[in-house]
Amino acid sequence: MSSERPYAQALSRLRNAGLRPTRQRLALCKLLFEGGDRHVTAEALHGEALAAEVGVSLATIYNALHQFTEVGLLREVVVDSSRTYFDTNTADHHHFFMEDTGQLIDIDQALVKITGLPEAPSGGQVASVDVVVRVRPN
Amino acid sequence: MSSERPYAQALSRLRNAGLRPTRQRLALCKLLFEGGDRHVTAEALHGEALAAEVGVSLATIYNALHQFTEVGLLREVVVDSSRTYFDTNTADHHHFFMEDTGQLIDIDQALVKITGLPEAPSGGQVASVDVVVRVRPN
DNA sequence: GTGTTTGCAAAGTGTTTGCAATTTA
DNA sequence: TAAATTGCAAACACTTTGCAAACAC
Repeated sequence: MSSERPYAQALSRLRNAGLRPTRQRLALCKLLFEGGDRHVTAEALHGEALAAEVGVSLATIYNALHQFTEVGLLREVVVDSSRTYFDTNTADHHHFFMEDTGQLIDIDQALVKITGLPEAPSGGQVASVDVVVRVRPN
Repeated sequence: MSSERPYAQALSRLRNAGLRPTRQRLALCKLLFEGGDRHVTAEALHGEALAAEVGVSLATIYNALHQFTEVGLLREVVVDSSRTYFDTNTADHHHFFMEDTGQLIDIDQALVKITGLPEAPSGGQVASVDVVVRVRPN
């Protein structure tokens, strides 16, 4: 089972992506991709790395998150104008956004049907259709 | 017709909202609500105000945009993690977001049908369902 | 007059960058 | 050893805040 070999898994994930498997990137890969889908901010991942006794600077976290996004290991989610979220689920899908906690929850895109969207303005093509359901406590 | 009396219109808009009609707020109201729906950033509105020879500080622009939002004259739109957009169309609707120019275009919500969304997680209620169609040039 | 609003300048937040030291291949 | 990567500290862009002066009622 893939979840039993986190190191080898992280290594090949990086190799396949064409990124050098440095100590920092390997550690971040393990944190990000062990165990199901995750939504992280740079600060949160930095905190986890420190807690896991992995020396990584915040600058490197930002570098890694962006590189991972470029090579398709992560996906950026825009839900809050003050922080950037990165999602380990790169498949097409939507989100619940908990306004009180800042937590994100995936919504399987296959469940949702959207009809009636106008065509993209001429000269442009649709890059993505993002649905964010904002939820507040009641 | 309402568009012929910008000053009186701005005045009553502020009065109805319970905001004191100061010189700055009146001027911003006129800029924002004269002529159809608009999407502005704080910086952009500041630029317009200066161009219109209206002395307004950026701090006041931010104050006003937030106050207008609180009283329901504006609506915040989250599409870009680096800037905050405010929309003069407070009705329920969606957006095209032009990734190259940062421009927003309204999509009438009545045209669009979304089905299959799961219920809000228990303990929460749906505050809004926001659809952003990201468009890039081709 | 009295409470509200403004505007400056300073502080804050999340993020990016330049560059020397370190690490990978 | 050559090229890529890291990490610090400084720089950044956008936004917020404290507080005295100006303003609305």
